[in-house]
This record gives sequence, structure tokens and C-alpha cells, in this order.
Amino acid sequence: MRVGQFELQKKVGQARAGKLQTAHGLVETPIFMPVGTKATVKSLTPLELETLGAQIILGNTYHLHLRPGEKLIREMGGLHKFMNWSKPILTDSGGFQVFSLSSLRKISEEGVEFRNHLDGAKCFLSPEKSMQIQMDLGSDIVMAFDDCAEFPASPQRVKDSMAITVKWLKRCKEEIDRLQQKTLQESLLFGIVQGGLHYETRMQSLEEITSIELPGYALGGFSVGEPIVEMHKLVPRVAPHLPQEKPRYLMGVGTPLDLILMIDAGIDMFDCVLPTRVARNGTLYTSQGKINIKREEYRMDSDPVDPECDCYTCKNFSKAYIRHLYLQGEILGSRLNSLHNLTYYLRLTGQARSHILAGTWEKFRDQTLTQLAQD
RNA sequence: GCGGUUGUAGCUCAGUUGGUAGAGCCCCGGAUUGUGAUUCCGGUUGUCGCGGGUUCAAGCCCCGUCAAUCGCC
Repeated sequence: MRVGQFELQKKVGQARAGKLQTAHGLVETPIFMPVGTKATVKSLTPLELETLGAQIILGNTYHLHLRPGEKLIREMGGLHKFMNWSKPILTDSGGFQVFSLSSLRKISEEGVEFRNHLDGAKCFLSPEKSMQIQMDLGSDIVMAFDDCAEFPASPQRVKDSMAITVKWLKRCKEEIDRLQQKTLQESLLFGIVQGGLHYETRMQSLEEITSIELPGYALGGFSVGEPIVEMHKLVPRVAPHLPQEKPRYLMGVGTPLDLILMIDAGIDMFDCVLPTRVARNGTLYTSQGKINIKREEYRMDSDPVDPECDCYTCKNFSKAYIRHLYLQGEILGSRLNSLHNLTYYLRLTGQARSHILAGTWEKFRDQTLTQLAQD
């Protein structure tokens, strides 16, 4: 397969199984992508990530631009070599960080001016700048620099964000084409659909964005604080209108329940801080539901976190020990918990893929939804 | 033996001119959705060393006493 090619292998209802070829290897979808904002999936080594089945991870333009800087990373041989991760990397464009720092930002046609959170220095990001940074990093999947409307947003704000996101996408494409000719790097630019929480505006943004020929498309502007049922209702109506032969990425989502529902809606790729963040805060996903390991009931519990899990954590340690590590603030607690939660997430998307390929998706979906309904 | 200092939540300590007690940690519970996360939110806990006295009212003032600690004989 040539780089950028997406092969749709099987479809059951709207749920899809596919393969995406990147410069650093194949990504088999549906897939969950662990978040490694600052060139590390917090607390885990690349070897551990590979062992638990990670195929592709995220890095972040905004953070890596500030520290250590994309020039340094380029000089060090690119992000893959820098962090010793040889599989695919997707980089977020910084658009979302600009949104989460909204009190400081100033959006103009040209780009976004804002003060960074580290030392308050004035920063500027534009479509061109974001492309340059992501290319310097050596990213396999480059996200477009978009304007993510906050929640709640006025209709005008949504319209403005849609309009500028399309304009910026055209500039992203021109810039990345230019850079690719220069560097011969084969990076894949994904466009991002905005359009808030209404079907009409979403569809309008979708049509504008997908009219630009790209290797993949994302749905942005979800999981920004809206009631999650809004997403559950809207994505199934919108996602089927994305190009069938291109990968679809739902940005920033989600819980295990979200993943099942959104795979069923036709989404191929997910990323979310949830499994790693909550791991560090003592929450673990198990086949019996979500548990909070700091609860007193686990004080003397000699069973593993999840008897049905084959991860390193579950094969070797008791809940009592994991609880102890968490309560003592021990680093190993963060590591073992992150290892477990990511194993859970990647097993979930892996099983989804297997069942779609086997044609047994609906049964698996319904069983899993019943299990997850308790949380 | 004499003199000083200190006794308040499990721990370390705040507590104004007297108005029936607080913080941090610990402990218990919850949150977390393109990571500003080792984060955030909520909750339980008291013979204020002990016994008297003054006062409408004492953690706080007075007397006694016990304990810890420092210094001096």
C-alpha cells in the first residue's frame, strides 16, 4: 500500500474496519490512539506502548513548539527518533490549545495571537506555522489548524469558526504541499469538520471541508463540555456523509461507551486523555465496570484489577497493592494504572475490529453496551 | 530544687482587645473526553492536658496541678 492509502476492509451497518498506510507503518482501524502530548505518553515507555498494542500515538504542536521547540526536535532527527517511537505519530495542530486558552487569544484572518501558559510570552500560530512545526516534528498525520468553538457557542461564533476553519484548511494544504516537495516527507493532512451541535451547520461544514481532497477527515468540536448525548445523537447522522474511502477521526473522544457508539456510527479513529489521566487519578476500567482503586473496599483485596485482563498489571499485582501505590503517590501506581487502562482501550477497539471483520459486530456491540451501561 | 517555654483534630500547627474552634497533611467519597492534570471538588474527626476561679460568656484572664522540653543550681 502506498502512503496515504486507506483500504475499507469491511462494513457492518455503519461500523467499519480498515487499514491506513502511513510513512511509519500501517494503522488498523477502528483504533484508539494514546495521547502523548509532550513527546511521551505519560509514565510509559515506547516498549510498553508497543506491548499493549498501541499502533499510533499523538503528539502536540502547541506543547512541543514551546518546549523543547520543533527546531531542536528536527535537529535531533525528528519526533520518532527523539522519543524512540518508530510507529506512526499523529500531531494535533495547536488549534485546540488555542481554544482551551481562550481567555488570552486574539483570532484574526491571519492566525491566532495568544500568551502561552508557561511564561506568558506572546505567541502566534497560523495555518502555515502549524504546518511548518508539524513537518519539522516529522508527523505522519498532520492535523489542520482549525478554530474550535467553545461550548456553549453562539450561532454566530459557530459560523465564524466554520468559515475560518475552511479558509485555514486551504492554506494548510498549500503550505504542506510546498513543504512536502521540499522535504520529501510523506505526511498526511487531515481536515477538521466544525459546525457546533446542529445538524445543518455540521453538514455545511462537512461539505465545505470534504470538498477539499485530503487523505483523511476529522470531526472536531466535540467533547468540549457539551452534554455527551448531543454527540451521541449528532455523530451518527453526520459521520456517514464523510467520504467512505477515507479514514474518519473523532477528536478527543472518549469513554469506552462513547467508543462503541461512535464506532457504530462509522468512526475509525479516536484519541482521548481519559484512560491515562484517570489512571493517574486512580480510576481503572475493567470488565466489571469502572472502579476507583482508592476505595477502602480494596484495602485487603488480593484479586487483580480485572481477572479477565491479561495486561502486566493484572497478571502480576493485587488491587490491595495497586491501591497502596496510589495512596502513597508512588510513580509505579501511575505506570501500572496507565498500562492497564490503555490495554483496556486498545483491547476494546481491537475486539471491535475483529467483530466487524467477522461480521459479528452487532452482537458484540450490544453485549458491550449492556456491560458498560452500569457506568 | 529554682526559672523559662510548650500542651488545641490521627500528625504539624493557627486561633486578633474574652463572644461555645480552624488550616495543611492524613483518612473517606466523587469528578476527569483533540492533557495548562502527581489535577480539581466534597466530606468525617476535637473532654482546647487536668482541676478550680473570675465573667452573662474562657482555647484566651487568675490560682493550682500534671506532662514534655530547655536553662541554672
